[in-house]
Amino acid sequence: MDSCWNLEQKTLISELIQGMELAKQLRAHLNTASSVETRDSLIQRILSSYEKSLLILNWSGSMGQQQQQQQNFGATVGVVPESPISLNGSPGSDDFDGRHNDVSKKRKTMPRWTDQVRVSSENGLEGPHDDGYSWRKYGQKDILGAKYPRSYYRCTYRNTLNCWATKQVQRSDEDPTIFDVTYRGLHTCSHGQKSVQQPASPEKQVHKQNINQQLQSQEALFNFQKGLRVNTEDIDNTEIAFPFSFPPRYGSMESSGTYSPSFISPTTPEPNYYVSPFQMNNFVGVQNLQHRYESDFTDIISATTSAANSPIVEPDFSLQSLELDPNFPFDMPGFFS
DNA sequence: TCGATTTGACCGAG
DNA sequence: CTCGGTCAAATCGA
Repeated sequence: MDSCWNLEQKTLISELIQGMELAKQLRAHLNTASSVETRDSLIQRILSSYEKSLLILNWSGSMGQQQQQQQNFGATVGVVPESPISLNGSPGSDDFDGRHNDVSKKRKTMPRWTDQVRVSSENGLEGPHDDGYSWRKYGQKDILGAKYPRSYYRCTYRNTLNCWATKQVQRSDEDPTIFDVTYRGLHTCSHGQKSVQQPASPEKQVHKQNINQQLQSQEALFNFQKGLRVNTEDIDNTEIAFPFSFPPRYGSMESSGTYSPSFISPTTPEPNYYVSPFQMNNFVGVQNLQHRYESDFTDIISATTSAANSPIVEPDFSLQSLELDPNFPFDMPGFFS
């Protein structure tokens, strides 16, 4: 568990550091004649960094507090105080019979956020990009009052790796080129995502998409412009008590193969292009219009934190360069304990 | 043949 | 009861 927590911690720290670096860049830009868009882009990236950090914290907090058994384990695993999370997990080990009750509970505590993605043919959508994860469609529903049906996807590795991430895709009524993608849960599978701090298991994970993502990341940064807006709203409940951690990676990607550019199809209008908040470093060529986290940030924020506890935070880290959310208190007790 | 999608049935929450 | 979300058998397709 330690290792897991450390990984999570690293991710967290990595995000925070990145935010700091971006803030520095922004500061530098303020002294030059850089374009507004450049600055805006920096701001957005800074925000996303912190959003990610908060989401990670929030989620792990909620896990540790109430439903720790679910995450990583799929289900009915007793509440072991600091149960080690078999990250890569011995698939098959924790079995789940509790799919009735646990699932719904689990869902409630899962972090949830929404992206709005616009798809346009010019957007360089040659192929079916995806958000880096491998999804499997498991349902489609007509939603009351909505013109288009909503599609439901779950991680392909739900069964094998106990990854409970899901997402819903719904085409916007007003603008059919926009898709709302709601993610639920973080990926605990180790597929596909190349992670900065993770040694990356040599298995079957890095696929073409990863490569594509990498290639596109820089370019995508340019695309990642004004379209993206981050705003946080409600989040689930939670106190900060996360003695616990979820597996280090929020996913990875692997070709799901089956996704085809058939988003033109009336029945399966969803494109496969989204930007997961946890992959914002690896943008794909899609306009991400909006991020909406829904997980209890309020509680997180009401807690106190002390980022200064982080051994890794550079000494010259200064909040003043951020002015992003003056209301955010960095003083959660036991933040990194 | 096997994995993904489709789609109606089923279930729980409100 | 209604509705959103999920299951799972049938179907598709590589």
